[in-house]
Amino acid sequence: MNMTELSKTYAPKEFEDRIYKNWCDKGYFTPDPKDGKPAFSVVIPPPNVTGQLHMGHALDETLQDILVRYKRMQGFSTLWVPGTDHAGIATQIKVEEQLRVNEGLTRYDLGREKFLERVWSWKEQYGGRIISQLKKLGASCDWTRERFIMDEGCSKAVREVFVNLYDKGLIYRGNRIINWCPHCITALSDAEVEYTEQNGNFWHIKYPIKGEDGYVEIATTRPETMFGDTAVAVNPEDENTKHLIGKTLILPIVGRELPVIADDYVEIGFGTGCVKITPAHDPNDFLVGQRHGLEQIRVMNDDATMNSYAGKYEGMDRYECRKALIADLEAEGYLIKTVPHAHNVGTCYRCHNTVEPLTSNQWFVKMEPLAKPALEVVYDGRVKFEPERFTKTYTNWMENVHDWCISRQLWWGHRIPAFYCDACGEMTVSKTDIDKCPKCGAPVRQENDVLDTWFSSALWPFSTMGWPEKTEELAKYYPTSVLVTGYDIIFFWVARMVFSGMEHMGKEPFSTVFIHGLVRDAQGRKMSKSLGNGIDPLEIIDQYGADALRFALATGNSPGNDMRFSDEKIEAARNFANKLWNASRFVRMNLTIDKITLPEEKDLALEDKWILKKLNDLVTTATKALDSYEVGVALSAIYDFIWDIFCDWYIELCKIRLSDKENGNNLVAQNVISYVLTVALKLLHPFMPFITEEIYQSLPHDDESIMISAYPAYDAKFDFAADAERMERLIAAIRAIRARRNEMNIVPSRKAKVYIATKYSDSFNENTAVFFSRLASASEVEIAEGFDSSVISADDAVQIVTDAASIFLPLSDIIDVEKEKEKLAVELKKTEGEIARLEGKLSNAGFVAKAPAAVVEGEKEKLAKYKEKLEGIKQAIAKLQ
RNA sequence: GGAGGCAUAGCUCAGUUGGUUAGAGUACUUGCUUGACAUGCAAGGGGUCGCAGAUUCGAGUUCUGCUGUCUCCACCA
Repeated sequence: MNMTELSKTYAPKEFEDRIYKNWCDKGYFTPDPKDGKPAFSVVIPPPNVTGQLHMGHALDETLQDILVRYKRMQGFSTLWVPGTDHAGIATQIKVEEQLRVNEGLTRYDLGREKFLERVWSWKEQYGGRIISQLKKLGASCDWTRERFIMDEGCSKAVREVFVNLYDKGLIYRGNRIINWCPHCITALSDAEVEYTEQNGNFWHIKYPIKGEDGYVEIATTRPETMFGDTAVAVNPEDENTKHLIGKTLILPIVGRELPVIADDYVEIGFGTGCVKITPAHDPNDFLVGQRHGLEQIRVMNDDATMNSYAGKYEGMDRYECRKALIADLEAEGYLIKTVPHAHNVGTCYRCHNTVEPLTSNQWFVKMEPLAKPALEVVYDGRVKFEPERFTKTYTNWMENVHDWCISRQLWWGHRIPAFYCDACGEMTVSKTDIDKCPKCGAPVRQENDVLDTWFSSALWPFSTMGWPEKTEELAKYYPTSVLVTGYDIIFFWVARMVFSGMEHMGKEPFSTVFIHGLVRDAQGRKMSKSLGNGIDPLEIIDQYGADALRFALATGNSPGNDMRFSDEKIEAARNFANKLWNASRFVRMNLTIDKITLPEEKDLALEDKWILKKLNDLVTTATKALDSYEVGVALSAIYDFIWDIFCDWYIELCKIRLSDKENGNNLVAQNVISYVLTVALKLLHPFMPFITEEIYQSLPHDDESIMISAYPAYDAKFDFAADAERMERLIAAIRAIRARRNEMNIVPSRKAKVYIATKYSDSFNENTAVFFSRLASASEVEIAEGFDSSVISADDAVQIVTDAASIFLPLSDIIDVEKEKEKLAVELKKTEGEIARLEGKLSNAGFVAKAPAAVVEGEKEKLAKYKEKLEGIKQAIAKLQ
């Protein structure tokens, strides 16, 4: 294998695109369903085809790519299906907006067909944008299987599902109360309505009683709906209003007669006890109306202007009408009072205009039979949520789900495959287009409405794999392994995929739902267009590189929780990449080998065994964390290893052998350091694919690419526990010396002689003196057997006592004996404190009896160490007398 | 009204089944142009783990209550 050079500075722009292109060219992202390997599959939550990559996508794709790359390296047949969604309302609005701005036209000016042509050409022009942005991130999607939700295959699946559900009686058409967005001019599902608190009023209005002088007081927040009142209801148990039942009221202004009906929907004691019933404009009133056979009078047009039922207010906007009506009611003495009242108002999740509940002829999916298996599959754990708490979010919703309004009065989307015959009135639902009525042969016209965008998204896990055809993709990769998405679309999408998968495939669409939170700005605010606080991931990539972005998103991100994105975070990520780059460059420039062969155990130095043990532990930690979706935990363990263990210690320890090519151990060091670096790179690869590949290519390597190399596995032969422990002691001693020197402001250039008394003198091999001279600025090192300071002859020395060694630095010219005494006295006190604490613990009968033996043993060892240290300190103090 | 999250160093956050002297990044202080890296190295200060109880030999971690904060669902006109 060729070993490339590494450029002097870390410049991700120079290699990220090149590497990505190479991966694509080599076909690494495309699995073979016939490869005989176990499957791991993921479908991307399809971004809006006309959208732009934002931080939410970046997080979602990063997490998926981490899992996908990890599993691929572990030898799974790994498929990540990419694609885009048509996003009905959002896209249509965008194109309409463009049409309005550029040509001053509405979609009606163009007509359905011409308008759809425009949307398609917009899709052709901008649809690739989001895809190329995903590629910038490094997403290892199988682009040969890229899908668009309105392509032929997905559309076929949509029709198949629609007809199947219709034939089973699970899709029906009916005049029901739905949520209507007067701005988007379409029906919405319950899930598409967002409630926001708004300041409004309760208007108390007199409804005169027919044939009597009195009146009934009615309070309403939406007076303009009174034109649609068809009754007033009271609770039959309410003593205060019982007498009204059966009487007739006169609707103010309009003069129409309203019966007073009894219905226990009215809550006793709330408000006036009398409720106006407007079946065509309120979901509860709709139900009351059904129970009592009341007429539905719809008083608004599709754009929320008043219709002829509003009499002289006809043509006014709903709010204009409200204002005028209140003024008139007041003028005519019907208005009793106006009470300010904050209440929740439904708004459209796309345009945020107030939604109007009204009756309309729409298509619905009957949910109860579908919800049942979708609940069971979660109850019994076939579908698991990660983190677990989102299970409840899901089941609560599914247990209380209402029928799903799936028709939208839009043009952009999957047109409902229902055909009406005006001649005989027959309606035909068909998988293929028909032009003649199967009953009478007359021409038919297709339903104008299209399907809710989530209707087709719900089929994504199998429609993208070719269903309803029996494809080898479906056989191999369905159900998918994990779905990665934000908690904000559990209802919209996750829930609907589950019942769709159960209904049409007979199997859950995925076994795990891995939920992440939102990416917020540095102040913790939601990123939004209106606030203008969005951070563009592409700018971040441009400035810092995709790896840094991925690192910043993956680190410190715990499942299901929101996270903040800040300059600090991305800089820290870039610094880490830079650190790794430079460390690798150091390794690279010290290499003369062109193949890595791990030396035999007998040839390994103490520090080699130490790092191999640490690396082995890291493999275990990272694997365990990734298997339980603890992406952030895995990454921080890798980060700590690379920066603190590998760079700060191992590289420093290796410099001795590496800098001296004549040293017999030079090759051992070369092999171990490049081996350790390679394994670390592999562990890091799922998180930072580009930099790890670039470095991998510069080192001796067996695989063509790091991304198809095998993920490291725990190996018992690297459990050099005893040696690692000894090395740990050595490091502790060096650290202690550095700390003392630092404290005394002794610059590194001022070398000092080091005497060490230790009972672990066997830990100090031939390299030890060099370690100390390099890392502890020692001029000369003398090691004595034992922990007894009396074996050291040095006077006027700084004395450092660790739990493994007594160390002396003779620096007679700068030593202040009194200060040294104080210093030792503090140490003495601290150590005595620890001993007291441990002795207390160990003399506690309960602890000794009930704690696990290993814990008790550990505490005993600790106590012994502290006691030894205490002796050392006492001797040191004595020496200063 | 119902459900859930969060509360740990100045700031942003980790802390996996209860078990060393509670960690990281960043900020701060001090010293270092040590031949990979100043996007760096070394050292230091800084925490009664929101409050009150309970369980336990042992609680940041489990349970109960409370406070603050955020979110979701439902919605009474």
